[in-house]
Amino acid sequence: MAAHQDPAQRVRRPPTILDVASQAGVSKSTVSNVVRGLPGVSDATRRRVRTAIEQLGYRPNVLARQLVQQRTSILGVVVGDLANPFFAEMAKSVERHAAARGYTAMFCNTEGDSQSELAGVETLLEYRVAGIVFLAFSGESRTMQETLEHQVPVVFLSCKADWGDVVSVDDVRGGRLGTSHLITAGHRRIAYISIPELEDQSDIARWQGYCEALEQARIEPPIRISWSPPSDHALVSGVDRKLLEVFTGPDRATAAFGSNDVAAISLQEFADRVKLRVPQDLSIVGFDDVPMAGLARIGLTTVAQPRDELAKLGIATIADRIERKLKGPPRTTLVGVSLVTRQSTGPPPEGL
Amino acid sequence: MAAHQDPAQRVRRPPTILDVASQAGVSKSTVSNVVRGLPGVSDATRRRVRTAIEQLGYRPNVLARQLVQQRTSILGVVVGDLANPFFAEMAKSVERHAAARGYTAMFCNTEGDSQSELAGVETLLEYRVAGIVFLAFSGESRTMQETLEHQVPVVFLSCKADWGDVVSVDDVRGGRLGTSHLITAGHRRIAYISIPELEDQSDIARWQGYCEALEQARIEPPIRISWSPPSDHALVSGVDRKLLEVFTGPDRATAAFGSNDVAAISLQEFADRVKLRVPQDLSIVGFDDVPMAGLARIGLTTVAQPRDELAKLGIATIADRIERKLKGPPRTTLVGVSLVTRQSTGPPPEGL
DNA sequence: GCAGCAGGTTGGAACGTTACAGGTTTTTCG
DNA sequence: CGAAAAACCTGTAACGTTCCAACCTGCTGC
Repeated sequence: MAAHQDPAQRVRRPPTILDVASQAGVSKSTVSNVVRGLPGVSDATRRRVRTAIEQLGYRPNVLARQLVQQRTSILGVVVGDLANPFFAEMAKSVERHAAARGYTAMFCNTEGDSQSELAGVETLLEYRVAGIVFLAFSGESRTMQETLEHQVPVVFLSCKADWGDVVSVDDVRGGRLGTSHLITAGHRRIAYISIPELEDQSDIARWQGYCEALEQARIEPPIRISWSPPSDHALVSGVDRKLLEVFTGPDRATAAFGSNDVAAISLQEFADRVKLRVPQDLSIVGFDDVPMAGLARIGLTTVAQPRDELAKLGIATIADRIERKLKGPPRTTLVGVSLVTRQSTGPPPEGL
Repeated sequence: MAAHQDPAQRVRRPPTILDVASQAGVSKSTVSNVVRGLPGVSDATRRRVRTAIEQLGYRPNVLARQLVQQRTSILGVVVGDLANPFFAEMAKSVERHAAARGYTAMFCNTEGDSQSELAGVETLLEYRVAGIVFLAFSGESRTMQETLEHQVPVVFLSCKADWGDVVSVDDVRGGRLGTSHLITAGHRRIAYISIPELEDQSDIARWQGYCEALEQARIEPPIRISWSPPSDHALVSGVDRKLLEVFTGPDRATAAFGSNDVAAISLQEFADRVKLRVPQDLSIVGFDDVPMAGLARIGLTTVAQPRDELAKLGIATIADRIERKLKGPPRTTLVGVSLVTRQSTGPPPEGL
């Protein structure tokens, strides 16, 4: 009985171009020409081949194709943390724009660990990817540069390195923008907070912008906090001494600039748990403008990155490199940032 | 001068196994054996080959390898929407577990569109992926089944189809669990709300669980809302007539069960905008327990899926299929759900 | 009637690997 | 010491494509 055949098991080998050729009574070259839509095939033959393809359910083997062509259409994408909404959004955009240009994206999650970043890149290179898009870069610059330079085009998208093409927002400007907003509101003690796993060149640039803004306003000294928020929000270890001191101790900071929205939202969460009111007791500015930041309940003031534009430009850049349309030394493309004002910022408490 | 060389441009062809062979003075077979760590190579030779590899920076070409081996170690992953935190988390877990078993994940974002789902799968098949993991499945079951069956192992992870292996939570049970929680709290008018783009078999099962719970409590009739929340949270079109009517009209619903957390949180956002208090005026239960749900400001009561466990099981299942360790007809693995109670649920308003 | 040509078609050589059936050594052992 | 066994190494044939030079056919035009 048919029921005994266990159809889910049988895995038959896919037909090759040769199968199609013999079925259609032509040579493999002709089939290849038809598949690739090249001219120089009579309509009659073309039709014959097409039906043969249809009948057999032939699907070209990209691996074989790319082996002989000496180039793949795979784009490696190195992403810091897919679970971080900013990266998730970027990954999605990148995938879409890559697909639109005929590339297939291959993602590599690194957890901000330069070890697995290197391992991921190694894997991508074994697949002979056409190019690599970094959505996050730990900054192990020398090692990475050595393994990548001359190998494959690279673009740093919304992150930075001192080599390779860069497409990102002006982080320094963004840092200044967010910080000035707080200064203008009257804050004098403003902390800068970042997540160790995500501390990279971008972070440094934002920090620099922050420092510049402070300096311009003659505020000293900058306050830098490196904080790993507990992964399980539900369990913010109520008493995070360092944070408590900065935000409730004597001479406390009345505002914080988060190097990204996740940091900012985590801080907000911390504030909520220790009953610091935002923005009455503590103003918070983030960076990225992840979708969540716009929820009424979060209402995070933040420096927005035009994600889709970045992704589009990034893919365009690397595609042009791959296709040799873009030559010459590494290029840096900066796109504008904008401040989105929401409810997490306000004037400092009276007398501070 | 060196500065004129434009180093970013020169792309030299990577060395092949033959280059290594001649450099080390052995045959390519031996190099291959060394690379793959096979026995039967003397220590001296092994060392010689190793240094040659080192010197040349040789990296095996996976494409060529997989061409001759007739199988790849690429795992296709079809995901509904990378920007949805649930999928993002799952994608991350899947990638990790796949990597741990030696597979490389290739993602395909579908936007819940069965058209691009099919296109994505087509691409994956052209790459001769070893298997396909569906993290979302539109339900175009017949077409997909025809193109996939016999071709490649498939697992539906946290989603459903009537063929292929399934690893998911017991959605019906989850639906009942969430709904009962509301019934127990005293609610009698409970709406079920889902997002059209994500309506699949899982959604149907959850709906079924919801209906069962109502029936058991002798509550009639079920209320189903299909709602596309505006993508830009900031602009919830204040007057979404359908929602307004259901939740503020005569005989209004006092509670809602969201078929997933994104739906639930969007509804909460809607409630916030129209000044419905949660949970005093409206109780909300979600499904998934995305990280965001645990934020103090969101505090969403929700049916939790053990994401990492699901991913692990899913990858195990498909890996066993691929490696022929698992034979026989499609298997369904269900894992438990649990209710996480937070602040979005409470008793209904007096008199309702 | 035949050179020239264009359109259509083809076979073989790559691409970089692995699999495997041999071939050499070297070692073991009676 | 010689033969069998073990250990090591190699050459060749795949894998499924694309690329390209060569090969057919008719047909055109003189």
